[in-house]
Amino acid sequence: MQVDPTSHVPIYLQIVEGIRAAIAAGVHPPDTLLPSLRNFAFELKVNPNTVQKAYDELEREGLVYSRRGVGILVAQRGTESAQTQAEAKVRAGLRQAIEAARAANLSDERVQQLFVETLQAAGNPARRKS
Amino acid sequence: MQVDPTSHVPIYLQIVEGIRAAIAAGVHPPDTLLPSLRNFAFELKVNPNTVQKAYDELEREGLVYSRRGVGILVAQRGTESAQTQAEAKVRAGLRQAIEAARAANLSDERVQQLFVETLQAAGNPARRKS
Amino acid sequence: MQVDPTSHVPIYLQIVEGIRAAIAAGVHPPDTLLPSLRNFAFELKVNPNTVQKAYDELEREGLVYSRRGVGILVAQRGTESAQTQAEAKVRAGLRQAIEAARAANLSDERVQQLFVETLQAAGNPARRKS
Amino acid sequence: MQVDPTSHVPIYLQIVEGIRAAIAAGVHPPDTLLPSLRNFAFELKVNPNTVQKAYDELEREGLVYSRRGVGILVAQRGTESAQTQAEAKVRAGLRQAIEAARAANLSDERVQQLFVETLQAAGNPARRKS
DNA sequence: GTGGTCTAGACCACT
DNA sequence: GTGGTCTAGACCACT
Repeated sequence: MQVDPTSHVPIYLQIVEGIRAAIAAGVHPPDTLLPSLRNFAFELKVNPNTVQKAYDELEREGLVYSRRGVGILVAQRGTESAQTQAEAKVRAGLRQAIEAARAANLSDERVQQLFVETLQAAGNPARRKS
Repeated sequence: MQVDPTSHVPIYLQIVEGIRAAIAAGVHPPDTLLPSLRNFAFELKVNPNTVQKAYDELEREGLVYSRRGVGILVAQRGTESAQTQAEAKVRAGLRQAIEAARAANLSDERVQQLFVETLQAAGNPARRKS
Repeated sequence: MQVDPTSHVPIYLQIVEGIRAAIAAGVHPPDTLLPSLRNFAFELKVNPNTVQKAYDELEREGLVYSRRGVGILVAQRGTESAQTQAEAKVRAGLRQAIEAARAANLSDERVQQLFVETLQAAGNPARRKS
Repeated sequence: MQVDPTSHVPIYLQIVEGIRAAIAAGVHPPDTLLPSLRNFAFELKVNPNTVQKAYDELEREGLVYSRRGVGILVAQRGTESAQTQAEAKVRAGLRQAIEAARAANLSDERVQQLFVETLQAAGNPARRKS
């Protein structure tokens, strides 16, 4: 996982989304430890406070819980929650793109065409390595 | 056109996108005056400086040009530029949504399903009044 | 002669410079009439007030004088004045470019090279039609 | 670095050019922090918004990138970009001066003479202290 | 502490 | 009337 310091998306949000996707994808099963604050901050070359803020956000959303002296762990229903949230996020993104298209008077056929092209351009996921 | 002051998207960017879409849709043909800074600001109930910032951005993108003492006009190739940009923006939005989906390990079939649902939920444009 | 409505250089200044160069080049000899306000404004597709402002500026500089009921005429020493002014303007432009180069730590040799290249790229004046 | 509030060149552009030259000259290496908005504004005795506008422009040009909570940093390829841009700017200035000269019918020999004179009048950079 | 947005309002140049 | 710049100052998000 990486972080883009050039992006205008806040770093802590980039981390939140990265972890959310990882949990949804099953990389971190329930009751499993996430990387420690310090290690993760070191890896990502960011301030530990920033990782802390990301973990706080994930805890607020119920995806993870913290145990003092132990660390941050994925919640029991963390995987499915993350999947639901990820899907909602995808939906929202699609809706926004569709609305932008309509505001500019693009036909639905055109939007559909763009969708198919983009899906293919993004590569066959079966063969992709993320 | 309206602006949502509670949105996390900066007001000036909301204005940029609104005008870009309007130009793409042919509402403002080339060499046509856009609303004056002061009038538009009054209509939208925002500060003229905010509208100015939006117009600056549009000028930088080549959609409009300004003439002191006259106003802001749509560029010769403004309509087609706006259409191109709007389409590129839709593409980018779709790509981003698709990437988010894949990061969360959603299947392409699922994404496609979400797309169709969202397109329909957004209403049939033929019957919409914008 | 033409005017670029897209440029951020004020239109009246574009006109001033255009006429100054024409006078310097001998296109309008002393005691010769310049185009009338209305005609010139019509030709350039600008507001007569704008041409007026340009003529005012040229009169202030002593290049032209106006005679009521007659028009605007080139001053006795208008040609040489215009030449002197044009040369001063060229000098100022060169000095500014040289200073910018030095601020960016370009060597004088490099600037000299750029000058020669630019002079040639601008074409052989003997064969140019302006 | 200084700013001339009486100049007809907007203050924010003076700042842009000053920083561009400084980056090109290597004063601010890549991934180095520029002065903070507030500090720089205090030093230059201008409003922070004015410095902000200058930094925005530099970011748009790809010379710097901003990180909230951190500051404004020189981009990876900022130095070379600034050098390229500075040279292009010098070229444009020279071309403009040459064109003005030709419009006024000055001979190329004369322009060349003016160039040499100006270069010398501007002082020998080897002995100059900036 | 850092940058980013926004308001209120002044003043100027241009057409 | 029009756009463009600038100040003063508030408030927010981020690290």
